[in-house]
Amino acid sequence: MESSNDLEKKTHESAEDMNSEDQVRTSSSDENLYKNREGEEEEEEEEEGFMSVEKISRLPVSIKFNIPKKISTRKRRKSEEEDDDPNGEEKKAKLSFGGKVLSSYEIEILRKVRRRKYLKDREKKKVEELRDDIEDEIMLNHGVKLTERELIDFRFKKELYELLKKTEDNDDDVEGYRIPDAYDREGCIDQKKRFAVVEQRYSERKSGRGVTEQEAWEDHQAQKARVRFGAKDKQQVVDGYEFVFDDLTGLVEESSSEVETGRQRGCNSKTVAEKAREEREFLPIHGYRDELLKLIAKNQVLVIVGETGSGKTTQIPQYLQEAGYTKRGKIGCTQPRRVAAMSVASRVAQEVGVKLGHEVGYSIRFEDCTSDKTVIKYMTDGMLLRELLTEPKLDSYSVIIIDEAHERTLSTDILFALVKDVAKVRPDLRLIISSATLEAKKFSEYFDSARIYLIPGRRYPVEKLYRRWPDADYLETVIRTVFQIHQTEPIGDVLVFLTGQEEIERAETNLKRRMMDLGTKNSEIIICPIYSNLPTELQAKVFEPAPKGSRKVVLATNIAETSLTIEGIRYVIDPGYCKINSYNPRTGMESLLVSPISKASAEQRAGRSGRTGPGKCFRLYDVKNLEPTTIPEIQRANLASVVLTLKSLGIHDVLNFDFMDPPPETALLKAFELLYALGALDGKGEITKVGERMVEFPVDPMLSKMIVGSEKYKCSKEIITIAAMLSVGNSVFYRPKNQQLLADNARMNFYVDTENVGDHIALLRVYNSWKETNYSTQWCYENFIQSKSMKRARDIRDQLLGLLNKIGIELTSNPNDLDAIKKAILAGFFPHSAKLQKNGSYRRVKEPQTVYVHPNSGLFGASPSKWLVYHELVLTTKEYMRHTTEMKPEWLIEIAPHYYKLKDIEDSRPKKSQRSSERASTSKVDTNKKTRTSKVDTSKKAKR
DNA sequence: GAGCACTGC
Repeated sequence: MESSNDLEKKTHESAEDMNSEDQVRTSSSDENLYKNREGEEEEEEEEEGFMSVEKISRLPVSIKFNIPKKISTRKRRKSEEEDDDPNGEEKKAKLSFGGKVLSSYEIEILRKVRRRKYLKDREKKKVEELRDDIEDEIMLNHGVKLTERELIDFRFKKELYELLKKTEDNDDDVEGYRIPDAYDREGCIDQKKRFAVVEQRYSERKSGRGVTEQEAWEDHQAQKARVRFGAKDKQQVVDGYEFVFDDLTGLVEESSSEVETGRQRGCNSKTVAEKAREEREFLPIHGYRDELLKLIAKNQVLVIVGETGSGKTTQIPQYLQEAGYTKRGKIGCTQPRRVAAMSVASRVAQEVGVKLGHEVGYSIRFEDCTSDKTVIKYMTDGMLLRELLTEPKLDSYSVIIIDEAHERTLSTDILFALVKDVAKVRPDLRLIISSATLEAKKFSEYFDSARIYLIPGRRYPVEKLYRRWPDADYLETVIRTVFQIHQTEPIGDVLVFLTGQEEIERAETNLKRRMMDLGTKNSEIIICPIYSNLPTELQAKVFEPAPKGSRKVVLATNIAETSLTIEGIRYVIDPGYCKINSYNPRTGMESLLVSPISKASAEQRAGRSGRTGPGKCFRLYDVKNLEPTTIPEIQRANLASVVLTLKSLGIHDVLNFDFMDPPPETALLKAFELLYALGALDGKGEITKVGERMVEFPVDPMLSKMIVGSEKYKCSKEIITIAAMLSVGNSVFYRPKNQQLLADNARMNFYVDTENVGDHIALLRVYNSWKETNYSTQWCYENFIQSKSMKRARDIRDQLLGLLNKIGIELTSNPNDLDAIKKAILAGFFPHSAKLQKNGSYRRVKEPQTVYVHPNSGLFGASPSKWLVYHELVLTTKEYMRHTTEMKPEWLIEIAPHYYKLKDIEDSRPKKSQRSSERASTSKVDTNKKTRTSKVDTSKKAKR
């Protein structure tokens, strides 16, 4: 704590600061400041009145944010000038109305009126959207037999629409909407007013009723029921149709034009299509078209460095199509993310002027939107990899474009080597690798010195400021920086990169507390957290533009780095960390570690501020200390499924496979060992019949072995459900902070009735109960289950079901024989066995390693079972087994006699005679070696 | 008594 003396001194200093503007400005001699790389721009920075974080942090809170008085008034004026209100109407309204200058109270009223209008309009839009959806479905599903579920969905939509239509006449009720009393009363406006906007969006909706958590939940679930297209949170009026794109969509770097991607809606989109076609000519890539085509004709492999906003992803396939490449075969373009594949395809379909799924289509898991006519096909990289399994030479393609190659996903890395190989046997095939600047040279070298071609992008300059020394508590620095930006920088939203949910929540509380402390002297800050596990309806808030006069502060995980784009960001605060998952092949354990980001990531994050105008990036680190690129996934992943895939493609020498960055040998060997143990590979390392069946399932090899193994135990129906549930990970149970006890009770309900229900069986029960309620979201809500995850599990299960059929495994059900189900689980997971030790911890049977039951498991704290099978190991604060089920040791011998020998399990129930002989023999052995091994040895002797 | 970033088939 600071002494009052110190405080006084600092206050004094700060008073001086206030008087001398030079002091307030950035002082270039202070080395703890954010620094600008380019010295000359520091001048400009001073103009902006940028003040050092240090300086602000030294000041007592009450004064801290009052200091830049001159600046703040100047800034405020400046920011008003910069308001992007085209007609200046808002400004006029703020200052005068009918010649009368408005008070802040009157402005507040005006704001409310506008809000009402907005809500009313929004409802109208949503209803129209629903109508469009129904029309689309009628058109798309014409003559198609719908499944029962689809039919129910469709009827629900139709009913909803008719209901809404009916009430539309009485819509004037909207006028009855009111702001919660607490915020409306005079006298307490000051404090409340600041949160009014925030509260409104949280708690009110069209009808003016408060939205209960339940309603929000249901709304969220209903939203998820349909896929929507579009790139950004923008809307557009076309022929009386209003399209609202507010889904959580992926970034379409290339759609830098004003027209946003949209689903084609019959003939009404003609103008959109025409406009879209015109826009093409304004993209930076347009001028390079002919040169690019010439190069592609001449070079089989081309590395393209297309900067953000160049238009490469949407344009190159069209150029190729125009040049006649599609006569020989399709043009395939891979994307690392589903939404990207979908939205780019939709955009291109619009530009070409065809219906999505006809000449232009996309293919992603669970959704194939292509037809025989499709010549331009966007897809996820994993999808192309799957296609390679059935079409090893990619005969139906004339060009393959691997987009965003620098992201180095597991699939792209494998694709590199495979397409490189295919290109050798197919001279007519063209390969285009699109990458970021940093890795272009590496790609070129890998593809035998392929030509590199640069297409400039279109984006705004980003000013990068940095701190020379990292902070011990960067969260505190982040918060100070947020307020510093808020105080001294012109209008524009702030994006903060944090590592995870917990950190985001902490930052949110701290920011709010600090805001309270500061009182009303600043305009409002709206805090929007975003991370992938956040329910969708809460995620949507991030895309709503901040009301005039306020500033949005987005607290995001890495999700905002590539997966989604938020409009209006002008400032990025980047502490320089993220969580990276790594797999230790030696222990078979996964761990999520907070690590420094790479230079490439740092650039990507900084670029997030320069999408709609010049931006600023505040780095809490020095970029020169970073590694150039992130370690590619292939070097830190469990490779079992990679090896199996390669083997099934007929690649014998996986160890010397032409990886761009070879994975560690131990990881490959571990994968081999496992696959051999599972029976997927034989002694020579060749793929077996079992392996061939396993590779059909798009799941981890242990899971696919479990499925294949279920045939024997007549419980394939139960097993695919368990496999699907395990595949969605640990996001099935939902545990809100304020209802943890209730949530835990709800979860434990799935463990009762029978003894020793493990986590696997519990997951099965969850799914079946959900199914019994006809996939009710209400039921999910009541039982603290995430319906998002359940729907995903249903999709995966449906897919597995289809594959079961394909490889000829009969669908059999054996719901009451838990032993059979457990045995089937063991058929895939027998290497994951653990035995209870005296101190309550567990020990892996085949590896000398102590592990624990995960606290989220239903077995945690229960009377311990002697033998467990677990799904995976994670290293957090301890070595935990996640998803565990009790089993019998003799099953290990029964199911995997090649893997377990009697001695592995024998000391499970030491008999009297054994114990005595043990004692006898151990006494003979060196006393230092009184280990388990000696025990095991002796017990074996005893058996003999 | 923990705590999961983000993708993908």
